[in-house]
Amino acid sequence: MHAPTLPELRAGLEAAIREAVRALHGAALERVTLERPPRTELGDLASPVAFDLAKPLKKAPRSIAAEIAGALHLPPGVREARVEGGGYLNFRFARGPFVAGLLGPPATQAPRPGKIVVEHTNINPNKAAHIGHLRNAVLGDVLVRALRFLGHGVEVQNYLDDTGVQVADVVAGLLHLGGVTTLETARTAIREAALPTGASHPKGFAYLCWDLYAEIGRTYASRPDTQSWRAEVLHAIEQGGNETARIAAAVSEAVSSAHLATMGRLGIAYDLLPRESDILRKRFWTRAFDMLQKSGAVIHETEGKHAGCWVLRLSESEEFAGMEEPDKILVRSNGTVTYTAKDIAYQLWKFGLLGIDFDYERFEPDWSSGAVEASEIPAAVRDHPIWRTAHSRPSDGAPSFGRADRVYNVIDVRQSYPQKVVREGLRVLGFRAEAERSEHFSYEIVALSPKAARELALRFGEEYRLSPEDEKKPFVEMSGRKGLGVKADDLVEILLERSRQEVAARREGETGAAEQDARAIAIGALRYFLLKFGRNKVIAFDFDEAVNFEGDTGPYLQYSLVRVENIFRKLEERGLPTEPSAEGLAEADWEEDLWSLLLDAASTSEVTERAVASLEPSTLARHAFTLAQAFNQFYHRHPIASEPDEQTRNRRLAVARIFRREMSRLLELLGIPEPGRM
RNA sequence: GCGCCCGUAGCUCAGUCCGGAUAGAGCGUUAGCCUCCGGAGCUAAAGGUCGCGCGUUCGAAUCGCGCCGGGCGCACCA
Repeated sequence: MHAPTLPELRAGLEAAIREAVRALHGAALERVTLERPPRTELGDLASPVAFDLAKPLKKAPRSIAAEIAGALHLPPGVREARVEGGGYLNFRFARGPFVAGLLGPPATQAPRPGKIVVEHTNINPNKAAHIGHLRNAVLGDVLVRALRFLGHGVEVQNYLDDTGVQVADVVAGLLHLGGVTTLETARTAIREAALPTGASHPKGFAYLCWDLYAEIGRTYASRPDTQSWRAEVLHAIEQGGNETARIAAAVSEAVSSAHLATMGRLGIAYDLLPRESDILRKRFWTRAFDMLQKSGAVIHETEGKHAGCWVLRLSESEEFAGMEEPDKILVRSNGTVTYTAKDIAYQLWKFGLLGIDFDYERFEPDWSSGAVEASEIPAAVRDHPIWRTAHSRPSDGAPSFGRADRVYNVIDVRQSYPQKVVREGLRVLGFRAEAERSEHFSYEIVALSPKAARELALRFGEEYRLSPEDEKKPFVEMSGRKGLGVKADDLVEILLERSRQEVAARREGETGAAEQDARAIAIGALRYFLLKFGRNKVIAFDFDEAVNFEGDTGPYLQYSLVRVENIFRKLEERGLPTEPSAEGLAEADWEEDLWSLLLDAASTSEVTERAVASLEPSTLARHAFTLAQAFNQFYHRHPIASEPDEQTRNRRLAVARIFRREMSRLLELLGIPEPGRM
């Protein structure tokens, strides 16, 4: 007999309650709430439905609940319905069959139709990544993992703005401040992470660019005449076919390669790197512009402050109502195209609505960036093929990219307005369904706590000291332009040092496995730290908090899994069974705490579903923590290997087995690696 | 000015979508627990006008309105 899963039990109860209410009162319920009661003694699922009916029926909730309970046909797997409290309907499951179901193979998620594109990371390829970029990438990565878990086909895109102002500024810095003159000297600078003028950085070229970017910013500020450098470089990049453009291409390739290594060490992989330069080359905007002009939504202003510009009319749209200046300029009066305009073209392409496509080529990043060793990249990432849009000579065998049915753009909350404009761009073209399925996955920024900012000043010197106004703020925004921020690989390094110490303190002699485990712990701590906060919460970054390995942290989750493995090892050593026997389990009398743990363990797919629906990966992180907590309590209260009673041991063994599988799946969803030992 | 987000224990946060049983966790503090599957753990204590007010409701941290405090957005920047 098929043992019902938690979602099936839920659905069965909902239907049964509806049916009972219809039979009794002829009323159709709008919705049936089913929730976990505050204590397991009260039951496994509860419904306050009688409270909703009290008013229209003019009866006491308790008597309504009693009537419903009497009329209910309990679905398979539910043992009893009881009225408790002021009128709750509390349901208890048949525990034996439920556990038997959990011990069987996990319910596989049927593949779901349609293709989902998730765009995340999108770091300007002009300097090392900071912890704000990490939040983006980790949130996006967990969304991808969750979608795949639920059976969706997902394509991960990481957009590279390789022709923008930020790259231009670093190139200007290389040329005017760094002594770089030719592509050859630029290549040397990239390889050696050292400039002809002498500046160098032990952690590689991206780090060197971080400093150079801050320096060019200071130069622009102190000598305004130098600002022409930027325009010159931008112009040269746009023209193409010159040394400056080739240097810019080499810079963005080297830096984005470093970013891939940084994300790679966190277990984050990408399918496609679309490049801005190819959007220009392929004239995506010209095509989109055509479509927009024909639709009549984009018009040429001949007077007013926008005279000479092409603007997207938003004044009629509800979403933009009340804005002083609701129209969005897409083409400037000098004929250049805004970023948002290009983004509309790109979004159209993602849905396969543009009618033209990129060319593609394989890209092999250099996994050792100076801050990252190639050996740190997990095999799953290193073996994952990366494609990028090609300038020329496309490779064979490229898969079909784009043509999505749904698109998630992972980008911070400050981009809400331009993201709305992009969506509106699709809508005015008549692509209403696609506009609906263009989702902005927004999240709050990572800022620095005043304390963290002070620590940075201590480490990197006076130029990082906060201004008096900033000192008064609750947190300070990171600024690439000012060079103020915690670099991603620096934080990983700090975490690694800490986890190596902890690992070393717990074992002697070993080297290889210990380093592997230390890495797993550092990455687990980092990913969990970035995931545990709700996405609308500003993370005011604090070093002590991020480096903590105790309590509500990644290592706590990892430790619970290592512990359960230890149990199985110990059982094997003692020649005891490591598989629970089905015999006796069905009739077993399950202690409340064991049972409660099993209910938690059974809810992985429900929680994942909710995390995706609400775009809130923190619910997954929290659920994993709750489960680990329940297990750690179980571990202390209910020893297995030393338990003499066979039935009791068997019952606990079943719990351990189920926990191991579900926790392992949760860590996979969160991208948190499993250490061998801790 | 308009719009969005945040305000819950000393600190950092869950819980708010969809009102429901005694508002939870981690850190920190205090007091305990290793002849036991390794203590990155467990047990317990102390700690709360859920920013404020009004309203809706049998019932409000949760919904509505109005305030207060903080952050962000509203470019011919990206």
